Amino acid sequence: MEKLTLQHSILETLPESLRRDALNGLQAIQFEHGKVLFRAGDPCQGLPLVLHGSVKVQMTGLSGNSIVLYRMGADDICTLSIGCLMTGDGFRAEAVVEEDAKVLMVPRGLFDRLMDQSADFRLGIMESYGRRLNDLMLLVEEVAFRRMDDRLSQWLEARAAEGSIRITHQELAVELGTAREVVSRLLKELERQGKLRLSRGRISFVQ
Amino acid sequence: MEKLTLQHSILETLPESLRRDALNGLQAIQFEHGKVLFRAGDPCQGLPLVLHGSVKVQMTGLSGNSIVLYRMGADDICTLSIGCLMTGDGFRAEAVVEEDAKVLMVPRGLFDRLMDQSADFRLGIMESYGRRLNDLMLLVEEVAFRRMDDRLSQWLEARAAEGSIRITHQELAVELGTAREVVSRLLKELERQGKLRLSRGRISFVQ
DNA sequence: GGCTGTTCAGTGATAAAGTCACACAAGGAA
DNA sequence: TTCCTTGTGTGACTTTATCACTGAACAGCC
Repeated sequence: MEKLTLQHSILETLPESLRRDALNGLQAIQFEHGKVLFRAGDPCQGLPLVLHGSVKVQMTGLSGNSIVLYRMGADDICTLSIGCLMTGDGFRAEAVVEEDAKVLMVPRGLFDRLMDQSADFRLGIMESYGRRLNDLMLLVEEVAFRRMDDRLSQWLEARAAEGSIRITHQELAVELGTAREVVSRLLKELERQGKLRLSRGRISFVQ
Repeated sequence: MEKLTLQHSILETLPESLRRDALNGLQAIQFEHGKVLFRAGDPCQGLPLVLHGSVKVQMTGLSGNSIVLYRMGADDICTLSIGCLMTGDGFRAEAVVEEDAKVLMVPRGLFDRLMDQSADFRLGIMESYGRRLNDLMLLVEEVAFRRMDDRLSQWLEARAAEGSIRITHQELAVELGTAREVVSRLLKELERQGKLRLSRGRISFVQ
């Protein structure tokens, strides 16, 4: 709990009365790296608005394998929570903080009031939902049809600017929704091609 | 265009004034089997509410392979359209009518008015979104981790009560997001085990 | 009936990816 | 040091995907 300034774009355009409601009804919560926002099965406490940091949402299959579904960053909305909030069902996925994050929790009552009284808020929610749906459709396509070596290379290239990254093969396997051994072999092959240098818990990009 | 009775649960609880708006602003459109509601890239004309029939939504990857993302049936809402309606982006997927369908098209203006003035309508939209998101998450998990023979068997078992179904191996491959040859081989194996009888364009369940 | 073109299905060969089992290496703690 | 945990490498094998064909089933025609 701290001084509040409603630093989330979806709250910026609220009329004065709702703004006051929001200031009263909202609490900013700080989460550190590794903290779990929610797990599969948890009931939904409210709609999280991410102010900054990074949170990954992943799901674990019956087989025990996991896959990262999407990430939330600054100014993002945890769309997944809305459905759970509405139906009262538990979460199907879990959310883990990657970079220390600050989150505003919008409780059910306030959410309903905002939806009722602010067209901009509604628009923001709908847009967020639409984007999430599109992302997931693309992910289905990617998982179903794209080759693992392509997907791995693409994932790495997106981070190559950093020179080197700290990640285990197991974590990378969860990113891509595959098995650790597959990642190990593909990485080894890239190292043989001279594109990477591998060490325990770290991948370094050559050049 | 025909006599309208607003036969969709999301429209049932509208207050009288909105009800009149809906009766004026809506047109019921009949689509026959095989008709394409929208294709990838098409702009969104409005929110389709499915009154009856069945529509499948599928997407085609860069590789040219396709996969069925979900189906819409009686009393369903084409959630995917909302995002496109909001952002003005084109569709990423395509919708094909499987069983002759009747659809109400809600234009943008009326949609906004309904969202603004009916809490029940909002609730219906949010629930639909939530369900779709959950379905897609499950599909990601299924495609990423479940074995193809399991998924095929499950798909078939869900339809075994009908005795036999008309479908080509190619169509079944699109249902599961795999290649035709894979389906052919797995089906042949099931036939060898005496669980099926195969003929051109038809699968018959034994017993 | 017999031709002809099209769609559908079957299959071998090969490559990619997933699974299982295990060896070993790196690093931290006692 | 030794022990323990976590992370990585790899062989053997299965499942799935891809490529390249073959031939069967059906429809429309003469």
